[in-house]
Amino acid sequence: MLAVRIADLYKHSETHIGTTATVQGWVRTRRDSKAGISFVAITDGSCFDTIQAVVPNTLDNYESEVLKLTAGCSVEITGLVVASQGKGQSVEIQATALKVYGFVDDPDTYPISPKQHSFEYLRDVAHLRSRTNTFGAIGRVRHCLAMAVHRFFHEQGFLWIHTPIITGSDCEGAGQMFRVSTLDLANIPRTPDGKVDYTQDFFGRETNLTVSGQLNVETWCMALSKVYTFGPTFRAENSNTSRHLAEFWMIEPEIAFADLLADAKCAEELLKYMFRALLAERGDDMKFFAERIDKTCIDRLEKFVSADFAKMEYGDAIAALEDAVKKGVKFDYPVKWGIDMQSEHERWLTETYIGRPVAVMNYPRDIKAFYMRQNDDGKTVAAMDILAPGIGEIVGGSQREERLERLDSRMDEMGLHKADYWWYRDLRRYGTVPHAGFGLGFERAIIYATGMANIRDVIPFPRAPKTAQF
RNA sequence: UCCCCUGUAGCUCAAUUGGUAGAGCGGGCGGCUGUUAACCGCCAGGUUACUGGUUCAAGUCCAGUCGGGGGAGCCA
Repeated sequence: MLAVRIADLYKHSETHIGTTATVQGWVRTRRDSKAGISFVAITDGSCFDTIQAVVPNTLDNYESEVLKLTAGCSVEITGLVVASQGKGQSVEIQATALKVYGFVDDPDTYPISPKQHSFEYLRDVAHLRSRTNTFGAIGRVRHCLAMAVHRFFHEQGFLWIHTPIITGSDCEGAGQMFRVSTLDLANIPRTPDGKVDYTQDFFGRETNLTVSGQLNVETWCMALSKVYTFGPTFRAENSNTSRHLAEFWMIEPEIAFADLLADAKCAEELLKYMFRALLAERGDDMKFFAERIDKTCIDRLEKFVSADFAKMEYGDAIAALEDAVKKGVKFDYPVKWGIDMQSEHERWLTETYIGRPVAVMNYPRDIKAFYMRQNDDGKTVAAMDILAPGIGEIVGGSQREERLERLDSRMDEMGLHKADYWWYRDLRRYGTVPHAGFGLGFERAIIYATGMANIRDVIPFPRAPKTAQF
């Protein structure tokens, strides 16, 4: 008999009640009743809830196997689906057969007990933490949000471009990169002047893991108009915080013929689309997050999807901060036009001053990347950051500099070698158009949506400094 | 990388001014029960991260090492 997913059993319970069904999964709890039955709750990950099987002691393997079930055992249960006689669940299965696929070796030391574990501890047993309520929910939420991202862009006419993970350009400039090499570390080939001879390396040149798909995806934007990347991204920064990973997933749309406002609008619509999908499709998991992780998370998302985005000019943001200082708010770092805002400033803006996510636009050119479009005021570039309470920067984007002379002059000012960017510059030589894009950190969106405190707990296997087990 | 905090049973945590290690959960056995964070009784389980020091005495104080967490920087 084909097994039914527990989610389907609950979703279509009225059609299943009165029929015989088979479910397959892992035991969460077993409770015995001397009325001659045991209650076995099992989960298959298809939804938050477990299904309760009522197992009678008349089964052949009741003494030999059922009474030995502990958390984590894998089973297949067949029986009649009925409306539950007890409280706590709508339907249950009156088991007529229970097959054990695998017992838990030494239940005393099985790392996942039904009680509460700390997230720090669960990171040490990451191969098993997927069996907990929280990480099961995280897995379903990740999937829901990822599918929503693709649906949103597809419906808007964007094409998903698979930009490379290994990059040969040493000019991405968004942070420290991981080197990709097959050279023998114990015997590195050298050039006559003592440098590493990368011509002998696998690619015949120095290569790294990508820190952003942006430069590559811009080339496809200049042909397919509306494109995006969604894939893993790598930063070799020695960042040890609850908001940084060495390997994370990033969503980077690039829109031809778009300006900064259209860019911000796209980011707003994307985030709203994602969170609407989450509220609609994962009510069970969000209810759990609201009960156990962050009471305000559902309320926060509902407000987010129904309210217009707050927007403010960088200059106005600085003015608001300066005004706050005059009124007695204390910051560790001074505020004045031209600074790259510190975390404390961003947090105050989004958490205290605005009280929800805010898009800050048109930053001073001197603190932003070379490819951002220079504004007419000669002081700012068309950059925008979206700041969210509890996270800080969740989106960073800009309108790109499409004028070759302006791009070149900026690169000269910043001491960049134009030859290294030859193909990027070619885009400005051959049919250039205004365009804009942004980067959305997938895990940061999940943190915001669920209220989870640490980014290492919203990705299956976190990669961070000194952390690459599993 | 810097600053602060922290490391005790399989897990979550106690242990007063330094006085010789305890509870809940989980596990085993038994009792009770259409149970559901079940409940009740009994049992097992510890080189208090590691190394050294101070002291009559160290889980507790000091130094170092390693691990973890929070904050900062970098950013998504």
